[in-house]
Amino acid sequence: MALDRAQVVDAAWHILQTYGLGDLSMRRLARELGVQPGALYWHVANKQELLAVLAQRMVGPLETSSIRPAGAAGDDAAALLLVARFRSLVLAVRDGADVVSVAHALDPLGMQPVPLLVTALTSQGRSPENAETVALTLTRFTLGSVTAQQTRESMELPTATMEDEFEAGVRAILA
Amino acid sequence: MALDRAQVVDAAWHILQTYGLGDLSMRRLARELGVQPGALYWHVANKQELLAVLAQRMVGPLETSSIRPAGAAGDDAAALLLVARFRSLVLAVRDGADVVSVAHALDPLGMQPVPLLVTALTSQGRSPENAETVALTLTRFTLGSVTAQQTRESMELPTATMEDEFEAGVRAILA
DNA sequence: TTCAATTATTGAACGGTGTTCAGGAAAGTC
DNA sequence: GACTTTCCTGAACACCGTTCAATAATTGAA
Repeated sequence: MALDRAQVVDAAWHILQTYGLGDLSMRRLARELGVQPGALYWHVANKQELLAVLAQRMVGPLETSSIRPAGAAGDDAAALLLVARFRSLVLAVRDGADVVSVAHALDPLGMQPVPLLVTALTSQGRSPENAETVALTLTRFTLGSVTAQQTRESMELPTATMEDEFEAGVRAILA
Repeated sequence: MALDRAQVVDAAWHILQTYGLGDLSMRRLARELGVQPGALYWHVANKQELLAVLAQRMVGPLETSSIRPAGAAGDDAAALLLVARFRSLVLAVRDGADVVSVAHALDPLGMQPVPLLVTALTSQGRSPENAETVALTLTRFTLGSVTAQQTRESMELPTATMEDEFEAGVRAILA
């Protein structure tokens, strides 16, 4: 039964989730799949492409979000919720921020959560330009913040206060 | 003439600055110094320590900054200036954001520009807690933003609009 | 059912990586 | 001159991403 691109991605996902980016090597991945390393390159162009796919999988659940239709103009509840969910998705995967950062840099306006944020913010009365700026600011702040937290986690340092710092930061940006 | 810790750091700095983090390997560094790789470990515990030292060198110039004493309370000119200088220092070194992020995660409140920002913000009438929050938010946003830009640069993608996006983000956070 | 074409994998190699460590120089001290 | 501390070599260990000829497995057509 031939190997499959989906299986490769699934196995990579599992390693990333369980052991982190440092353990996600093409060789380790091949071993996990009972195959020689070279075989992976039939299904995937290179490691970077693989990471991009993983990033998309991480933030994918955002799109099936039940975006509560409205609220008063100027009410940023939808944006707050989106950012919070984005953060928790990225935070839930080891080294998630490192992986997503690459994908975000590759396509800043196309990669989630940016388009969803732009929609939410414009529908609250912001201009398209302002919505875009704020969406990018929120996304990059979140990635910077999660990077800091996950780096600390990987060093087994405490991360207790970071949740509050994060929320305060988001509110400051939206204000 | 025996090798010296300072020489090791200087050579590492030069490689980082000129060729980027990807080219900064212990072996390459040793070659540059005309020495065997193992010799480096007499002067430096490991690569991570070396990177932390480089991060400090990157943001060091901030401290010798002429911090303009005041301005009206609520005038964030000093903070704006600090963040802009921080960004440009990090941006000026290849993969600077990657390097500084590690150091920031290790010691968020101790690493520049955070302490300087806190000083600037409290002296403008903000509470210590608010100053700390805003300082961390600004720093992490900046690192996230520079990471995105430098990742794009390393892929030879355009980064034209990022400067404006950055300034708008900073103003939003300070508002 | 056989044969050709396509798809998928192996095995081996290329040129790297961080780090450790026994042993041997060199330099400094008494 | 002997002894100690400082510094470095040489070699090894266990990995890494990627390429590519050769080969195996599978599929579709005759």
